[in-house]
Amino acid sequence: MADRPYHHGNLRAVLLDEAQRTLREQGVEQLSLRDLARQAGVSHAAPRRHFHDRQALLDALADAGFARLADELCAAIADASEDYEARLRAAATAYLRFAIDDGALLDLMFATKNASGPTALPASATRLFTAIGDLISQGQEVDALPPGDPARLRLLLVATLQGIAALITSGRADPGQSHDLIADTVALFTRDRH
Amino acid sequence: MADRPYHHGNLRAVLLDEAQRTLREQGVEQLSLRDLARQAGVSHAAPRRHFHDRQALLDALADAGFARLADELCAAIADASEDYEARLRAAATAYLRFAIDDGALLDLMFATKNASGPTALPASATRLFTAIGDLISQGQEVDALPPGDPARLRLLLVATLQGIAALITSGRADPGQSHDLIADTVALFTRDRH
DNA sequence: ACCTGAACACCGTTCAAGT
DNA sequence: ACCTGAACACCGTTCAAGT
Repeated sequence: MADRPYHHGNLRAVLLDEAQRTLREQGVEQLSLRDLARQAGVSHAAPRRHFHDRQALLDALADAGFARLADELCAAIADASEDYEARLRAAATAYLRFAIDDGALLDLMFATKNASGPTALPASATRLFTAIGDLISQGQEVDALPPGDPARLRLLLVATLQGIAALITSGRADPGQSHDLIADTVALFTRDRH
Repeated sequence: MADRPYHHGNLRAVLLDEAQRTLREQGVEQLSLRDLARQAGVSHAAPRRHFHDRQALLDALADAGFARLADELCAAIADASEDYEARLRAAATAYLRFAIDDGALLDLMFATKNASGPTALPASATRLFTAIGDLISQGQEVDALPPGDPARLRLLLVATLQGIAALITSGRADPGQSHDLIADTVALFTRDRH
């Protein structure tokens, strides 16, 4: 209800929202701080208070992306039946839906890190990895997955999901193939078990 | 031996070479047509004869990348022993070495396609996919891989390799873990066989 | 056929100054 | 604490003109 004559009061959130929309509709290349400022009706230097530079904006987008993906994955698993294969399939489906809907964002989340030292992963990325790790451990407990170091199996599952996503977002595979790819992935990880 | 006073004669190749080096050492963001022209000692508008725009340069880089990756993969497979698991391991190792050495290039090769219509894949990408498809078919013939549509299994293997590569280039996994990841991948695809 | 030079519109980034 | 306005150095892209 503010007229925001000078202080916007909400600028950071507005910029992030606009950025997510532009990212989805136009891709990373088209994402410009000046353009975002323009859309928010604010001077071109204003965003600097909230994002030190363009990379900081991209980092914030990636962070929010990890948080949302973790949420959607957990929700999908929670909604699935007790059957382990169904839970695994639900998780994979949620991951790939995210990839199809927000491919540019997912690319950003797994983009080459700038060589600015051994920066720790964002907490939201850890949440995603933890959720998938829990799913792996659960599968091993019910003997639906092969035994062995759960961290290694988790990494392999994340890699497989991310790889399928990369094939789809890059146009090397059609979104229509994702159903088959999910089925094959579940079969590969749970083969000869139950 | 030319003094190249006006016509460079070799500009396209020089630009591509410089671009590959910059890509490896500085990343895509730092890749600029003007800078490349400067390094080649040529006017900033000269590259336009050879690359219509920046995207055309990136496409050419990706194309050359696919060709080189296909070569390295074929060479690694040819050098491996007759044992099928060894061949699969050799292929995966070559793929991940490429990812570790030229992560930015691999990112480029699997970057989101610009929405400029249903462009056909470059022939070099097809060569890579064909090489991996042959490896899959061979594995099914000797019963080292599960039966089923070889195209689907091929897509899944490419996805797994590309996913591991993405985890490594993004810093989500350490290059030191690639050996374990390769072993786990081979075990997953060949489990309970021979 | 290939390259130059000037020009245009757009960036990211910085910094004094305003409220 | 947050935002403005001018300034700087850099892009990609275009196009007439040169060789």
